[in-house]
Amino acid sequence: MINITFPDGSVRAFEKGVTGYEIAKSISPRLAEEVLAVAVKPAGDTTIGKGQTIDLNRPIEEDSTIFLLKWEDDEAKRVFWHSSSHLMAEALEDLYPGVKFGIGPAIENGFYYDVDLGDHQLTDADFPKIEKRMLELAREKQDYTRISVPKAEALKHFEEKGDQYKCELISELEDGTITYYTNGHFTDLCRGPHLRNTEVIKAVKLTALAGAYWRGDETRGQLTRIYGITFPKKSMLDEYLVVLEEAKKRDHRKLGKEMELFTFSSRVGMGLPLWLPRGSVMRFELEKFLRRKQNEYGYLPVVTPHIGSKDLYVTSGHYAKYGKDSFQPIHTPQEGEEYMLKPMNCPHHCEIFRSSPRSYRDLPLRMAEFGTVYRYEQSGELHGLTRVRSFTQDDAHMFVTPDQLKGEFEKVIELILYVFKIFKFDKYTAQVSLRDPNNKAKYIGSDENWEKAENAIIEAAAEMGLKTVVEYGEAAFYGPKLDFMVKDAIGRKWQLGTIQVDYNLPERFQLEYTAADGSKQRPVMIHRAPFGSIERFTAVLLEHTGGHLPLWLSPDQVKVLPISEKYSDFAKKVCGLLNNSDIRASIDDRNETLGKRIREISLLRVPVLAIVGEKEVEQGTVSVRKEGADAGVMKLDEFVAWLKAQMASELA
RNA sequence: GCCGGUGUAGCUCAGGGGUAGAGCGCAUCCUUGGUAAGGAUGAGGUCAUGAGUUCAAAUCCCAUCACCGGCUCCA
Repeated sequence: MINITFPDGSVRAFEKGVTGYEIAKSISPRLAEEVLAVAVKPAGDTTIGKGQTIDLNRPIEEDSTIFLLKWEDDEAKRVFWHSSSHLMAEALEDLYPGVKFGIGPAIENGFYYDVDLGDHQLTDADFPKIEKRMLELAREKQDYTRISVPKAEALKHFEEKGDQYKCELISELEDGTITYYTNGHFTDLCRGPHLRNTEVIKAVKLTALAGAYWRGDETRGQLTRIYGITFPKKSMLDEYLVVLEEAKKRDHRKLGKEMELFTFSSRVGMGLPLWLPRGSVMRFELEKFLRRKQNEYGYLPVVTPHIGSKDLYVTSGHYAKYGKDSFQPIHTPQEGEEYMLKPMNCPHHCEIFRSSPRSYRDLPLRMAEFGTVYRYEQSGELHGLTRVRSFTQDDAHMFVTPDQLKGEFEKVIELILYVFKIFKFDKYTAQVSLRDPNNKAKYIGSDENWEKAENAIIEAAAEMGLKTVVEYGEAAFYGPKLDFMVKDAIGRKWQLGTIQVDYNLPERFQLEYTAADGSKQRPVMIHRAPFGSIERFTAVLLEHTGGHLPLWLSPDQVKVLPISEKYSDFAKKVCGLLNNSDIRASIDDRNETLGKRIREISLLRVPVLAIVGEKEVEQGTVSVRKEGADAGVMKLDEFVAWLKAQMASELA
């Protein structure tokens, strides 16, 4: 007998070799139906997390803590989708005999399989056929069965099948670790885990088709990647499709056009956004918001040019790293003179630091600049405002003594969390990005400094009570980072703010300050950008809010609507009063019905409408509508006070 | 940068080897309105660009450019 501990701490004895499915069944048949996989942790293992996810019908041989995983658990979804990719593979093998398979993992929303269909050109017109076959196979209730195979046998099997991709994968595996999973007539090299059988897959949707390099290597051949998603209930698929539709409606490129915020022109150049008047108003408000907060935190404003001498970037090390892939140097009439569009602001700020002798009393020295930078992103990478070639960082650099590093870092975390709170990004995670310990040559700077920087980040994040995940190999080439990811209103993840510790630039620029004992010391630098960039933040904010920006940020805050032109004069008076109170208001007295004007203005996402007609003129009031809902009738001064109060509460 | 797709009016899109289409928007007029589309009339297009096939190309072929979906990349 073995002891099985449940998440609630209760312990029950089972036969050695019991399976997760049998345990679930012993609790309730209903649970056995719903459970998709089981996570197992050996007794006494006190690490965080649920342990290893395994098949429901794998025997459990020792005392363990187990978690029965249902659809609601991410681990279970992964198993579900991974099994679905095998199901799709089986359907593909039926429909396209001779198809060869690359890899077919679960992803965040669904799964894909990379396949080589030989000469056959797949289009999305083929999807219904494949979906139908998948559902047919699923209904056959095929078991997913697992067996171990010796390496030689596995190689032989896939060689005979002519599947060179699988052979390549197998050749890199160690003998004794190779397992097959079989569902129906389809057998795949796979580590698992998988569902018990295909029956639970009730709804199937293939979502996209794309080319993908074999193993992500562009020198290798390209496979066809088929994306799909499956659900245990038909209704869940329908809900998912609704979310997809919603995401399309929220696409910031579409909203940017509808709300007249920004545009692009191929004549100006790809990836170079043009901010329209309304977008610019919004952008200036964003900057004002952050400037005000940064003043509180003791930041000092600086302004630096959009270009810098090539030597500046040779000194910083960026030229060696990115020179080839940047906008190329600008030549001047002067022979040999070269300038570059600035791809980042830090080198300029380092030179500001050097502009006068610094004392430890000057530190921390915090320089802030909304600095526009230019990066030659690969053409295929450009996407709306989220990836552009000219963008403005809400940049700042702190020059601190080693002792101040952690405290200053914590203050930056505090500022970033404040920003998230104001914009209602309530769900966020922080990622600590460290060096790839196996490839230190990719990075510049001494081991000692890297370790100091990495520890400072980890400690500061811990002291601020941040929930973090650690990623190795994700650091910038000059230092480790703390990146913030937010989840938007419909559950998509975006990377926003970033904080980076840098021991490298101060060294390259020979920055120093005079310490209390009169010695010369090297400051440490912190790079940080709560928005990341104004462009990217705007994009994420639009998608998060669906374009319904907070009142303080809306380009047009109030639209005054006279019911007929008889009341235009009064409307002008209202509008003037609002403008005098620093409220962005304008009149819409076009020759259209009230209903039509309300509709159009609402589509432009103007948050507040003030309607004036005969009653309002007589009583000196406005009839207020906010975000589609009646907000009552107000005296003019009440209205102004009400608007101010709304904004104050948004910014509190 | 790579693979695939798309490119028709300001916007969203239909069409398609032989007078260029719709809805919305825009202009003018009628209408003067009470909380998400009042009516009429009209203007607006080198069908992305360039070369080719053809009696004839917006339509077919090729190239280029831009955009879209992925991949790779992201200081």
